[in-house]
This record gives sequence, structure tokens and C-alpha cells, in this order.
Amino acid sequence: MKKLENTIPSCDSCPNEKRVFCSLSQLELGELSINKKNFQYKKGEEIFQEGNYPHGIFCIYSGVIKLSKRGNEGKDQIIRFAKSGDILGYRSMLAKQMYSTTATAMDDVLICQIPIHNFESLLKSSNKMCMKTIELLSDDLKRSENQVLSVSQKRVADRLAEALLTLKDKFGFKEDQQTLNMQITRREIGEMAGITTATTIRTLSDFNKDKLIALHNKDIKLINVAELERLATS
Amino acid sequence: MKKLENTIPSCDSCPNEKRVFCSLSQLELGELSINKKNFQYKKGEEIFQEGNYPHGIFCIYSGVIKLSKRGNEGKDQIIRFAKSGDILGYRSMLAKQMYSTTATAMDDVLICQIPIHNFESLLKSSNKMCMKTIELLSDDLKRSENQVLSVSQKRVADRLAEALLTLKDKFGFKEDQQTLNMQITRREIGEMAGITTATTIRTLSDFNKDKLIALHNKDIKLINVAELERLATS
DNA sequence: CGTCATGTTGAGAGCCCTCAAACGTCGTGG
DNA sequence: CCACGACGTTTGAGGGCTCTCAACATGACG
Repeated sequence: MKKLENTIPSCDSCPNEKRVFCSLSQLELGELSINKKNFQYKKGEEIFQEGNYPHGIFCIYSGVIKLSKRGNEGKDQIIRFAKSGDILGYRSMLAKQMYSTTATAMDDVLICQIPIHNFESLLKSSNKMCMKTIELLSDDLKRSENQVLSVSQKRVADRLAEALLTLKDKFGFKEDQQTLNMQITRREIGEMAGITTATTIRTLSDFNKDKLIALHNKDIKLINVAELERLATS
Repeated sequence: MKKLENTIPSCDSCPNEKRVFCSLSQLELGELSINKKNFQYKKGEEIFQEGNYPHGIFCIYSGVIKLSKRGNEGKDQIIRFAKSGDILGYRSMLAKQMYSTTATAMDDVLICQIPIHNFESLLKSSNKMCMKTIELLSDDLKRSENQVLSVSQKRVADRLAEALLTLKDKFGFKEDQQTLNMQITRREIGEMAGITTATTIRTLSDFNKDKLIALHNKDIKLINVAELERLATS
């Protein structure tokens, strides 16, 4: 982790999609930027850890972050990913609770930290921002409840197909419109779906044989998306 | 389901804890009551179904409701319970989406339906109510993410212990301070934890043998809460 | 008192995990 | 430039947890 000076522009000129801040005026965005700190994290570094207390919210300028929870045998469960424009840590901050997940950089990340005070006062003064926050939380809740159902009832292959499609939806394809645009280990794919690494690799290999996907080194090409979707919803 | 006339008092004189409405004035609570409809549901009846569109939010006056999702083999997963004072269906309503869960009465339920308009206009005018809604959603999200971890990593006995403790926390004990104050079938306990009915019964029987619980007919007495907690967090 | 849902228990199977070994890749430092 | 180690990938063997299926008991309720 490295503290940056003036590398990232003020929020009012941030090129990213504004998400929760989309309703704010240029003026309000400027206010948001007061006391904003910028950091750089290298791949693998942790932005915050489950069990620690938040001092502000994070807004991702560039890069990808995974949010995960550690189980009791040291096995991780990936809860979701966040990328540029996404905000992190507001749930814990608003509830004044410890972080319930750990945030880890999946690649090199530039991130802004906004002090609690600035965020909260905007939330209290802007009803639209409140509603937007409710929207974000609702969406996360829906996803999470679906994940409970998946892990509880679906078999490994179906969950793996689901994970691959999640990666597609969140990160898209490379230029060929087939290869997942995301560098991710087999272990992490397993951690998305709640599968052990060995079984993840075995099942990916099955998909490869069945021509649902094609594996080249670490690249994963989705060949038969329709069939993957059939599996994922079955 | 039976429509009731004047059986339930106006919101401003509702004896239940106000939850999301706790910050509202008597006047605002009165406004909330305009166009409020009251219904009675008998045990087993569905208040709303996954896939339908909401017309308003529900606020439980008395009784207990389970929220569940149906898997593809017809197996249900219970997402959470709601009881008097809890509100239902606001997530789907605010997102203008179909219900993502089905709500079923666990016993006889008296419930109020508040039209979308009344709820939304209060949400837009009352920042405190917004913040309270954010709090509720945050709490649900945290629980749900924990459940993902449980179902994904814990073994059946541990998840069952967790479910029993959830029942204790949500519904408490009967007079003896040991017997769960909730009529619930073995199948439903299994559906809380993502376990089949047969395995649920077998594991309950194991707990009984190990003197963690005592079974009398449908009553479940928690004998060794400390050990159940140890299991649940292991 | 019949009927249907729920509870209980047994036998067997299979999915997936655990453990282990071998190999490839990549970055580091000698 | 190569040796080395760390990490990720791959594959096999074996086992156990949990599901499925089935039969029967029990209880609720008209």
C-alpha cells in the first residue's frame, strides 16, 4: 500500500460511473473530495480485513477487488467483486460495525478513501443518495440470497457454470468476445462457488472436454454460453 | 386470506415496535395509515409468491411469516423469518422487481398492507426513515452473507446447531426458559440450514443422544446452549 | 375412523472432499 | 544464466458425509 499525492483527480472530475453519487451536483462532489486520500495497492494486498473497524469508505478508481470471508478451516468464500466506480465498506461504516469481509486487490488498484464524516453528512442531506444506497444494498442482498440457494441446492458443476457467467457479466470478454477478461486462479473460482480447488479443476476439465469452454493456460474461453446458462439455472 | 375491517388500529396507535417507522411523528404515522388494508392469513397460506409483482409493503401486526425461495427440484430454502413489527416486501417494491421470495404464514397472521405511494412518499420526505431502511437492509445483507459461508463450508451438524440458535434468538423460549417458543416442522428446520428432512431428523436425534437438546413430541428443548454455540461457530 | 402430512429409521449409493504426488511457471537471487 | 523455491495446476486413489429411496410409525384433523 502506498499513499499517493494528487494522482487521482477530485470526485467532480472523476471519469468513472458515479453509482451511489450519481445524483450529486458538481459542488457536492467537490465537497466529497475534501479530505479524500488516495492509495495504491498492489495485486494481493489487502485494503481492509474482516474484524477491523472502518475509518471511511473506499471508492475504487481503477482495478478489481475481491470481498471474501474466511471460514474456520482457513478456506475463503468470495462474496463478490468490486471494480472501478464501486464503493466499499459503507455497510460496515453505517452500521458502525467491524468489517464482515476482507477486501483484497486482484490486480493493481487505485482507490480513494473518503472520511466517514463527509460521506455521512451527504447521506443525511441528500435523499437521492440515500435512495441510491438503498438500491445498491437491495441488489447485493438479492444476489446474496440467490447465492445461498445455489450453494445449498445446486451441484458443483452447476455452481461452477454460474461462477463463470458471473465473471462474464462483471468483467466481460477480451477482444475475441469469448475469453474472460479477468485474471483469476482456479482456487479463486472455486472460492466463488464454494468448491475445493481440486474439484474446480476437475470440473473445468470436464467442461473443456464437453466443449462448453476452452482452456489455454490461465485463459478461459466460453464456447457454449447457452449451455452454461442452462446448467447455471438448473 | 380474509380482508378485515377496522380490526387493526391505525399505525399511530400500533402497539408493535416501529422498526423502520420509529422516527416518524404521530402525524406521519397517521398518514401512513391512510389506505392501509388489513388482512388475516391462516397458517400455511401464502402472503405473496416469488415471481409476482408487489402492490405495496406489508407490516406484520401479529404472527410469524417465513420467507423462502424455491429451488429447482421443488426443495425450499428458508431465507429468514419475520414477526410482529417487521416489514416485508419493501426490497422488491423499491427495486420495482418481482418478489424474489415467497412469504408463508407459519401461524395465524394479522397483517397490514400499505400502498406503494404512501410508503415511497414517506421515504422521500423522511431522511431518518431512509437511514433506518438502510440499517435493516444492511443487517439482512450481513446475515445472508454469513449464511452463504455456513452453507458453503460447515457440516450438517454445525448448521443445524446454528439453525436452532437462530430460532432461539428470533423467537425465544417458553416459560421453562429452555423450550423453543416456535412451532416448526423438521422439514422447515432442515430448510433453514439446507439439509434434507431425513438428515435433519437423524442429526436432531444425535443431539438428543448427546444431551445437547431434548425432544418431546414437536417441542425442542435446548439443554446445552454453550455446546450448540461451539458447534455453530466451528 | 380414514386420510394425509409429518416423523423416524435403515440400506445403499454417489458426489465431492481429503490427501498426496508430480509437473509447470514465474520471479528471485546467487 | 541457472538453481531454487513458491505458487498454481493437474491427476489419482480412497473415503466419508450426506443424499436418495423406501418402508413404516405417529399424529392431526375432518
